[in-house]
Amino acid sequence: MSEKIVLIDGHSILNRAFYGLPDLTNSEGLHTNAVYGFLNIMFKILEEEKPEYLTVAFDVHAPTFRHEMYKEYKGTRKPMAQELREQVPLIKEVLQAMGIKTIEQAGLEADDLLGTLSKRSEEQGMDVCVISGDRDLLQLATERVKIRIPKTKQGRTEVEDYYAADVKERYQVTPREFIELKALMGDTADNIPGVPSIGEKTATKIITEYHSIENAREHADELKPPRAAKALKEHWNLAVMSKELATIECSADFAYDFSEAKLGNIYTEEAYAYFQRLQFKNLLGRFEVTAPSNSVEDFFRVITERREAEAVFERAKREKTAGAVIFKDMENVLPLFAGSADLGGVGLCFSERDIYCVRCVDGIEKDWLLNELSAVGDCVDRFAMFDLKTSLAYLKMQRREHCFDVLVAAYLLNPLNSGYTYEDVAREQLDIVIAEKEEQHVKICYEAYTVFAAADKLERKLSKSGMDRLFYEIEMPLVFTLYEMEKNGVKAEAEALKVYGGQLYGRITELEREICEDAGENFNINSPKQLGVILFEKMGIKGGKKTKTGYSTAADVLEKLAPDYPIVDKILEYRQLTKLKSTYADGLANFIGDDGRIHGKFNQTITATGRISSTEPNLQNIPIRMELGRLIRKVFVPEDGYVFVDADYSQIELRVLAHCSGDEKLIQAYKEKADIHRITASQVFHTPFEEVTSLQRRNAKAVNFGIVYGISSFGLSRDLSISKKEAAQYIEDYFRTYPGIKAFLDESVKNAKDKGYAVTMFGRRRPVPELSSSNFMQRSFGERVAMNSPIQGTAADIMKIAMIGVERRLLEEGLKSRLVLQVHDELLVEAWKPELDTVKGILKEEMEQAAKLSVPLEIDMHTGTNWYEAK
DNA sequence: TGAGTCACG
DNA sequence: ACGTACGTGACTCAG
Repeated sequence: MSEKIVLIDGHSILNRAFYGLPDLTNSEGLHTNAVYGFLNIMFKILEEEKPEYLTVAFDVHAPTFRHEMYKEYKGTRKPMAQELREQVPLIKEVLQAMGIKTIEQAGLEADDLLGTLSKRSEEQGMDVCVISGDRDLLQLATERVKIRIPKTKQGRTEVEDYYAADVKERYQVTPREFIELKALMGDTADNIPGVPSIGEKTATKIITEYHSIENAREHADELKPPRAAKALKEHWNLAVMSKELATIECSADFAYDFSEAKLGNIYTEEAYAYFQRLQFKNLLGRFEVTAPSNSVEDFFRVITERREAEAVFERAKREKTAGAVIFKDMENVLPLFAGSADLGGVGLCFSERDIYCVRCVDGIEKDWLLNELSAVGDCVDRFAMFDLKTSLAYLKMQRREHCFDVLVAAYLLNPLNSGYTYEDVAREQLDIVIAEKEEQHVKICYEAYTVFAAADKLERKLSKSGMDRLFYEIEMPLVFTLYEMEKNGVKAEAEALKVYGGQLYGRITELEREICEDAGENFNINSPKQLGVILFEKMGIKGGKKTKTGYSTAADVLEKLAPDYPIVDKILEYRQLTKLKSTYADGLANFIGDDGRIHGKFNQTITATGRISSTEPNLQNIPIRMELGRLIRKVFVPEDGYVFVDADYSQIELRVLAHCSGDEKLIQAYKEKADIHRITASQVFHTPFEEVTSLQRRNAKAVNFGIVYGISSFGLSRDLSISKKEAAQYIEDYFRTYPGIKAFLDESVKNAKDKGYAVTMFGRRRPVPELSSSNFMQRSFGERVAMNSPIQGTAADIMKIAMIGVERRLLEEGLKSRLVLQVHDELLVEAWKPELDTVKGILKEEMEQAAKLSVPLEIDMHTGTNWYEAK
């Protein structure tokens, strides 16, 4: 077997990666997507080829000879995007850290380096593999030189391989002739002009017949079409220049030592440090990680004896801080709220040298273990856990205020992260990597240590970023409130849900039959692809809007396009009904527990803005806008002896905006306690309050919404079905009426640009890396986010304060009434009938007094025997 | 697994 | 010229 060398076209692959991947940034704000994509492609190739040698070639930044030539021809190249430019030195550093040979040479393009190296390697008797995104390189292919062109298709990288024979098959010309082809047809991507009016087809025809442009010129008179002959003669100089541009130099003169390109271990410590800094989490797994420098593992202990366990807990109770982990028995899956069943044991850490995994075994009973852990929790000054809300089901602590949830802290510091694990926190805060394959007790000890040690670091970072009060006074208390809410759950009537589902089913089958009848064939209406074909091809509906995969069949599109097709109405009704059945009727039924209640999850560490999210099931998107869907709410009922009280904030986001902007007119409008959209319409359109038309009010309302979302004339025009120009006029009028709002929104964007993040009234941060993008669309998105986040986020903060207050009052006043749902600006309480008036008072006070704003916070409140009635 | 669609604030 | 309103989650299809 001969040796093999892989040669990579550095800029080309970096470029491919950059445009093929969404924008990624690390916590320093450094753009990393191109480097990430590059490495992924490189690893894939290395795994497949297993070469002995590797070299990455780059262009030198200074313009090279060929660029100069081109400049004369047609001005300068488009400048490289800033986000990509900053990644060029980065990839070089990373490659160097991995001990990978890189090469660049003034006066030579990467192509020439690759061509020359490819030839030299082949002469050395090696197999060669050239990696580039650029088809120009195909001219280098031989029987031993393989050109590999990676393509990112829907997130996956596929590679096209070309030996000489493959080039011939694909382009009908040899690799050498490929240059001739380029000389005629040109290549816009590579700035090769080619001969005008000769495209791929003509060029291929000419070259397959005459093999070179020179020969073609000699036989110019025989060329067909005659147009091509004429062009070739007239633009001969262009053809020659193009050929020169397209030709890769294979005998360039530069020093290169193969021994430097020999591949060693690329997973070096230095590279590891880079990967860590760039936050390439799933690449870190490639490194063989040994224990951290000052090995904490030396202090890991497994405890299976009762007396040892007692000693550990006694000592822990005298400590200031502790970190704990509750782990399940690996054999069993633990049901939610199943108490201590199937407990595997606990991890406990209360100093750098005291890290224990206490197993649940004979003599160390579950209940005892959890009691002891709870006691530790009550004794220490700071009790740290990861995802405390989930652990609370096992704990019986009396005190709350000293608890520290590492997950929540990590989330506050980076709310864009898509979900944290112990491993993430250990890596980010402590530079420790917990290997997947570790034995369970080692893993548990690592987790306990992580929780213990990361709490310190996170605490400092929270203070430093001004989020300590947000953390201690809002987020941590909220952990308990959300836990209570999940534990309470909400009662749902399975039988009624079944009946409702049955009714839907009848109508659905009817519609299904009619739709297929109208279409003239049976097809899957749920498949947007099949539906698109039926509507836009078979039935010939005009103006189909395209998506990536086909026609858009979204409701708003269909409504606009085909208002008078009966099949469209039926499809929309079908969609509505199947949605109601699958997601709500059937979906919710699956979540009703043995206690007749749905215990959904309320997630505190998901959203970018600080809102709560709801899953399994999502109880924050139960239908209400359409009557048929709204009926679902009748199955949500209080227990016997209870009633529902539903309280929702009245336009909390607009009130927050009024307060934060300090706009006199808007504040005044809210103080008048009248219909805000009507007031807005009256002021913006200079119409007396009583004479505001319903259209004017509707428009004003849309503008108010738009403002909160980070207004754009396009968005508003689409929402109101008016022209962009009209929408822009509305916005202008609005800002003239409320100049304070305009100033506030501008300031929000400026502030976010300066700092890199948007901030709420309570100091919550949301990073907005898009603001520094050179891409117009991304940057505009960043601007809207910068306007919206402080508003949405502050509203979320206020609601959290209210929830904590309500739950605290219910607890302190010893009431049986309980909080069951939160829907962003709405709370649902299941009130014990005798306590009804008290509960209403609590809701009103706690919600309206949650924050002191320059406008009143108002709520609407209703009671009912089900959620439908109470709303 | 991602895209499309649609439910909510 | 670019091409979108902000924030979520569940279900379905198709590769």
